[in-house]
Amino acid sequence: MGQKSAKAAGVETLSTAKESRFDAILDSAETVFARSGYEGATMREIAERAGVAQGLIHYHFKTKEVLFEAMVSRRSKQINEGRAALLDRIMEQGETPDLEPIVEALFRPTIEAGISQASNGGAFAQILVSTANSAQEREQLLTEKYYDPIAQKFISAFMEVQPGLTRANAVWAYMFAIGVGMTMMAKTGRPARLSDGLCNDGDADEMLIKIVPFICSGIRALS
Amino acid sequence: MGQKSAKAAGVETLSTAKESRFDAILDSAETVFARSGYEGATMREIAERAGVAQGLIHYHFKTKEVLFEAMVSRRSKQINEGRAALLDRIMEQGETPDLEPIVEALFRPTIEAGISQASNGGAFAQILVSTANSAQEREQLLTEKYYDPIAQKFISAFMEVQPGLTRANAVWAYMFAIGVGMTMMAKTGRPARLSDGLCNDGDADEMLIKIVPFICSGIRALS
DNA sequence: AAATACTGACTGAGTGACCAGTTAATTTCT
DNA sequence: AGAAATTAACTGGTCACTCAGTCAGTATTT
Repeated sequence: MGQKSAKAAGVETLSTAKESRFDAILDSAETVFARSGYEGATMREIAERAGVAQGLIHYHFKTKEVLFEAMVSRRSKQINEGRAALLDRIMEQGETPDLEPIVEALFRPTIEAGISQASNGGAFAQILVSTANSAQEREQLLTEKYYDPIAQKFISAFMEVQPGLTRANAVWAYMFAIGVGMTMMAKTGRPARLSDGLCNDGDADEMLIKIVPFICSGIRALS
Repeated sequence: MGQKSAKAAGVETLSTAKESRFDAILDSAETVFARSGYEGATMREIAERAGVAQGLIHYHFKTKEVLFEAMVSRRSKQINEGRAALLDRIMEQGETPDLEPIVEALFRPTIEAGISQASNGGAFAQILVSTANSAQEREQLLTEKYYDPIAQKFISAFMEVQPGLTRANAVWAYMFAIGVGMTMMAKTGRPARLSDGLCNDGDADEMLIKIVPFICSGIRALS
């Protein structure tokens, strides 16, 4: 999988660099899958939004399912490299690290992957949420393939800094942490509705300030 | 909305009572929507599983969207009546109640609505999860209509038993609690995978023992 | 010229919705 | 009470439309 030439070794690496149609399709897919879900999204709409003929998508990705996985693969690799880098830097210091920065390392790269692609309003985060919560096989296989390995790293980190935590409880802790994080990524607008505008799930930094202590305290309760 | 005759005042109120086709359609819809999502589900499959002609669904519910809402409405009313009853009983006692039973009241009726309908394996819980996390308008309107009112009750209860909790933090606490609960309802099988079978998200009681202390500790951290 | 990138018209398999007509239940009239 | 009229429940077939995927052919690059 992957593009054949990718404007090989081109001089243009600026943010203004005209991206390849290959990447334009993936960007468009991200937006459309996020808004409409896997079944609801249509190849036609993805093509239109990317400004290419529908046939080109099939030329590059063969099927809708392959396109979906390629889109997940691209962004999740970027995110999980960031998460692994942050976690490694935290864990390789001399003394036992705090829990807080570990939990923050869990979420920050996902948030930043969303806002750098400013236009699409955290589209991938929404795909992540529905993928992670799905009981369907396609989504579970993607979670297993792209997210279980990094999950194991965080679970081990939890156990390392919280010696009282059994492996089972560390796994529960990880799952609960992800569950809390979902409320930040889903962007449902519900917090604002329930609080008459006091809370805003659009501001990730505001949420992290609440989420990190909540989760860390929860994890310590399981230790 | 609602069935017209419903075997009026029939003698049979047993669990073996042959249900109406109207309810059979709603049951089938629950299963199919849970497995395939809104777009992925087809009226034909819902009809087949219910053992009725496809036209009958349109006769009773007019459109797919109306059917979906009717299905959500039926089950969510049942669940939220249970939640309100439990919460009221906790709050009307003399002294300040503990946080723990309140959090448990948040989840138990949902769990029990799932297992009583033994056959469908918590189908509605999965619909709940995807509805609550959706950024799509249809799902958000349903959440607002059927779940925001009871949410406000629990938010008030949080503030009542945790005097240090501001309204904003109580809303966050509610959102995070729901987020954690999702990991129990989604039935992804991921906990088992991540723990080599140590953890099992099929057993709701096992999960509640972990979830309740996690959430309560988290809420106290925001107080 | 050879390979790669790309187009746009096309296909067959569904899709939700619709409807004319049939059967079952309930109400009204005698 | 029993026939007639009315309404509700239900069926099977069909409609217009949309879907993912295909393909012959054209442009672009190497």
